[in-house]
Amino acid sequence: MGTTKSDHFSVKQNQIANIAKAIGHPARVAILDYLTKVDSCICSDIVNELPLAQPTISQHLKELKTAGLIKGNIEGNAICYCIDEKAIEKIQAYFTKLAGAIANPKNTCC
Amino acid sequence: MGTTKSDHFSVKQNQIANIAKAIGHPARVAILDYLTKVDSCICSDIVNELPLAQPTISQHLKELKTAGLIKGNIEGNAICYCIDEKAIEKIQAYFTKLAGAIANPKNTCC
DNA sequence: ACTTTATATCGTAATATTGCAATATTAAAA
DNA sequence: TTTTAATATTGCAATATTACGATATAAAGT
Repeated sequence: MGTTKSDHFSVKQNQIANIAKAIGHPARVAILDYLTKVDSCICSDIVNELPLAQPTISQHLKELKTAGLIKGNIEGNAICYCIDEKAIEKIQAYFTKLAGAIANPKNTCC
Repeated sequence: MGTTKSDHFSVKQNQIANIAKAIGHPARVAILDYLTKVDSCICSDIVNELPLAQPTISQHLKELKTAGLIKGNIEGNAICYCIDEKAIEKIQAYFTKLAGAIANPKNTCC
């Protein structure tokens, strides 16, 4: 028990869940917000920007990267992180589908 | 430690994170998928549809409801669950914003 | 070579999540 | 009113997540 039964669900469902899970923490939302706001992605200015210790930020960045939401480029001894379009597009398409289903509701009970 | 420092982030960031977190499990994605697919929301047919025990489904439904992603209507001794537009719209708007930031990238490093 | 700067990894404590059996609740049906 | 059907709650074991200090790594500056 305690383990998510991911093998009982479709690949698509697991993909969406993984992306959503990565976004499912305020610190990671804050990182995404910061990356869209800032002109050059001055890497870990993020550490100075957020009220979390450097190892914690590093961990969150790793999770965002694993989920495909951001990508990093090595620049000298620093790393430049940017938002990656792939995962964003995938989950955006999912919500468009959901929103479409709401626009033409088949359910009449609620 | 181990507690999410939600008080260090904005209300908006916490809202987005909470919605995303609710979607961040394949069983809950499967429930949302099922609710958009089915004509009438025959409530917990979900229990028959998914490979999880009834208390587990009930728990997942509660989380989706708390996040505002679904709403339930009592119909006799059954409950009719449907997707709720509010949270979907909120998170969809968030992804549109992110996608827009990608379309006009300010970052040149990645 | 030594120091600084930027980032990652390890280890670990605190807490949260997942899943289910057992049990409770509530309303229809017999 | 007893039974059945649909759902919720409780309690608990297994596992996952969050956060951070300490430490490692790696490139740049001195």
